[in-house]
Amino acid sequence: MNSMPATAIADPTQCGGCPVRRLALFEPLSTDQLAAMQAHRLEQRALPAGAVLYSQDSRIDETYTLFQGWVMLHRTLDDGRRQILQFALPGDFLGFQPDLNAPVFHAAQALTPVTLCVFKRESLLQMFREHPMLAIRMAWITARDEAMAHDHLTSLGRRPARERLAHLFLEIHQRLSTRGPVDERAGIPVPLKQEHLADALGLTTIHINRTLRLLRESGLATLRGGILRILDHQGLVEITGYRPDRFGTRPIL
Amino acid sequence: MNSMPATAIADPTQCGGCPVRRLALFEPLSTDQLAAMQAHRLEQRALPAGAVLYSQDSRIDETYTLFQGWVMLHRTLDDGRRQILQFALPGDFLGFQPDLNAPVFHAAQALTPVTLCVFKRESLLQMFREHPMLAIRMAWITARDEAMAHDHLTSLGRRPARERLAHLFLEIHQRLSTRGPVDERAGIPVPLKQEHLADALGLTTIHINRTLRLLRESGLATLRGGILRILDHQGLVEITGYRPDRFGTRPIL
DNA sequence: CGACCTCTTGAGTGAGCTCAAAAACAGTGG
DNA sequence: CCACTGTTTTTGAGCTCACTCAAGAGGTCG
Repeated sequence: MNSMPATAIADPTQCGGCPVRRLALFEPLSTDQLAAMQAHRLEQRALPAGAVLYSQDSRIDETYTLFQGWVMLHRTLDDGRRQILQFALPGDFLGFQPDLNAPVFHAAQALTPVTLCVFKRESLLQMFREHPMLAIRMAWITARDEAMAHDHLTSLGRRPARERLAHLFLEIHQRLSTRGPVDERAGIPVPLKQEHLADALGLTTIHINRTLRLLRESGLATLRGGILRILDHQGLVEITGYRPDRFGTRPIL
Repeated sequence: MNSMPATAIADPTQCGGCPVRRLALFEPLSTDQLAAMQAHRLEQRALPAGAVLYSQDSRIDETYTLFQGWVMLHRTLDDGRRQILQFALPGDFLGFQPDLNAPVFHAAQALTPVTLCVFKRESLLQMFREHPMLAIRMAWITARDEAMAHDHLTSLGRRPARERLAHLFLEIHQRLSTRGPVDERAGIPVPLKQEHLADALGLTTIHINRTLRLLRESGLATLRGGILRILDHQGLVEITGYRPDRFGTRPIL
């Protein structure tokens, strides 16, 4: 099943059109530079939910900018234990790693139908050479991801279940807010099963379930049917000591 | 105590001398470029053990390359819980973050006497502009750190105490090995107290102590008096599924 | 030789896990 | 519209790994 193939858009310049301008890697670029980008034949691609962008230990010669949808990065140990490293949201960059020839140590899988902008590795490197500003921006993006990983690390190492969950909810809420207003009342669409929360937070689904109920009964937040509702933002912040504006959107230079 | 001040070396070009050539940020640069670097008046600095390079929530206008010694990056929550994010070893780059104007969300503190190469922020950015290759290398370094954070994350989320400790020991062993041969027999000098291990691995000192005994009694590894001995490398690898060559030393371009 | 760390060991507790099974839900095909 | 099947959520009961509290032992340094 899911035999729907990756759809390649014929006109590559489409990719440099409206959506691109909103994306992190290109955000504050001059239109000059944007135009130059398009020379690199950015391929756009759509994948169904569940599709694997790249699998663990594989070698990849592509990197991606996520346009639409959610992707999870995860790592599986030999005996099947799984750790979700990151939920990638629109605007995030995927597949960049220190040694581009080495196998990746995690897998990337779509949680919803996704749209991606694909950069062949050679193309990416070429772009860096021609537009050093992009390399600097890449460093910035990677540093931002690292800061998020550090946050995540602190959660797993030093917070009990309730705080981990609260923290994740606030993070998701904030990340989605910076990319456009979210309707607090209607709730935030979050395509995560309890199993995903468990694998991201280092807990079991069963315990996630109980903790979810706890948050619900405390009137802090609910997650039902793929809709996250932040009921008491302040209350969640007090639990976690979360600070907004963690991951500045301003560029380095 | 520890009132010994930061010692600034008079001759800045010293910093571009012998030690620099071994460092990650500059490693495969042409001597041309190396020379250019020195124009930026790299200041070298020595600090005693326990010195704070920068503290949590402060704004920093410097970044560092670590020459000698160990540094820990850690984050402290309001109620005092602490998470060590990373142990920085010689060659590592410190203080680079997405928004260089924003406060850092972690602190950096020397675990041993250290020697650093200091880059003023302006100087670093200037270097990036003049030598885009450095920006690319910066992205590479950051991606490598992120990969290590992901490893760490997997440990905290999905491994029991014994495996976390074994994994950390293997990581330290490997990272030190790539920067020069280590004497397996004599053991590896590791300036970590049990408290550090606990804060890095999300456990208590007491439990670290018991787990350490467990590894010792299984003949896998010992840590006593600041000396780490890997007694059964293969055994540790089997526990953790650790793979060498995780963080390639090859550059991107 | 105190004073102060750091390490070690014991005893009891608890947050989160495992095992087990029911209930809700979403498709799917008749 | 309804059985039929698979997935996800929910709840219960018991267990364990890691935590807390407490105290002793071993170093180190002024």
